[in-house]
Amino acid sequence: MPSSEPIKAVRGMRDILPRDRAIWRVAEKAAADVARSFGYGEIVTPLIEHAELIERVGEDTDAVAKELYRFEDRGGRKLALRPEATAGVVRAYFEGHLNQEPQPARLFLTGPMFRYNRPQKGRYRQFFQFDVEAIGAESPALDAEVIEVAMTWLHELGLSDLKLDLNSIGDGKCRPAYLELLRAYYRPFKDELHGECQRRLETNPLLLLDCKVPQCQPFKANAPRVTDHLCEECTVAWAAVRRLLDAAGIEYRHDPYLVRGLDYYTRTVFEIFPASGSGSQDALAGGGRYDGLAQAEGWPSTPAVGFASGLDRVIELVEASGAEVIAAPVAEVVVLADAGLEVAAAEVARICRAVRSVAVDYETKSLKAKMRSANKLGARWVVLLTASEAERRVAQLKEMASGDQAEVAWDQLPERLV
RNA sequence: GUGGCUAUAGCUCAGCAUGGCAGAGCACCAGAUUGUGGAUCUGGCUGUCGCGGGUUCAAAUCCCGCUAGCCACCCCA
Repeated sequence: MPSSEPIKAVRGMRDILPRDRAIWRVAEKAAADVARSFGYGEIVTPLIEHAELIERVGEDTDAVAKELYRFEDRGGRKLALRPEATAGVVRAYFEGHLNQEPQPARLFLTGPMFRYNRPQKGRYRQFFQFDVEAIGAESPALDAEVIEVAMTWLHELGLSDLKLDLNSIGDGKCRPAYLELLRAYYRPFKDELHGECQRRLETNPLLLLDCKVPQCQPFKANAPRVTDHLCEECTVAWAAVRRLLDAAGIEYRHDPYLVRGLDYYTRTVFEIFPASGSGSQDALAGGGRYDGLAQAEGWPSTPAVGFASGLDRVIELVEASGAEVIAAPVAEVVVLADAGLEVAAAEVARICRAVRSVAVDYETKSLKAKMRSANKLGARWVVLLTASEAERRVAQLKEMASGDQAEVAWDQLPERLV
């Protein structure tokens, strides 16, 4: 009887247990295989970064204000748990001198991210992302390429019923003029917008297009579209991305209301949704071009494009789609020995381990009970050992499926486990 | 961060309206079966009724607070 409440997992944190680990492994392996097949190399960056790195990237968004895990270490440094991968990957690109290698640097990463959000299904405070970045080149072909990486990965996992939304939000050259146009369009309706949007009108008008509050919807349809006001270079890039996606056989929908709220985003933005998901706002992957980010971090201005995808959500969808991932048995062989034969049992297990995964049942239970648990674990063979057999260095080898059993010398076990 | 629903055995849940002995199925353990798994039957174990307080002769049940989970919103750098 516990003397106090057992200590449970921290809110928003969860364990991935052995039986669930199989499908995670499939998803992670598919991610790595697809990324590598496009020439992307794996990078691992720290979970902890300077809080300032994240704050500069997120500026004064809600996300940074309310959702960042922020703390001080013993040396008084102000740090944060990474809420996304891009800021750290870009930092590592410069610190690791990848900018002096052939461009672009093609990088991918899978790992945990942290956001102090209210947990709900598919949303945890520690969650996992597959992140792909092409840094150091501005060709729109790379925009299309990272989209193709994302789509190929999701297809590999059996998610073929997908919807790709695409837009371009211009760059520092053409966007300021467009934003003025947008403000001019919205100003007459200012009083009819909801409070947050009234503020956005002056501070960040692009977000007006992204607003989901019902009262703000009627004004969207006639709002000027950013793709009608791109500069020469952005127009060319926008056309190139679409041409490349067409050629790759990737269908997309132009969503003129798909935007990003931060200044360093440029040109391409995209999001991938499950097509059958009742217009759900739960994106499986999202990304785009962020030519201004490196400079925002204090590095030389460097173009880049990438995407991030939440593994938790993708895996839930794969499971919901009914795909069966058969978990491998914990051990293919289980060694059952009478009490007092632990040394012999361990030695037999060591011999068998040359060819198969082996576990030893050290419980002091009846043989019947041990057989039952070996069966439940999915063992293909059991090796039974009595004192007199151990003395003679032989054992009973039983194949579970057929029930066949025979005496086998220890040395002969590996060749019988086939 | 806002609103709603929920929390009872290891798991899934009933019981709560109208306060009165803590329940079922599954799982687990054992036996039927003289050291040998699966099917069947029989029996058995398992409870801080999420936590804390209040009302009451009496609280799983009613009230308040907290915590956690789920759903929607929000957010998704």
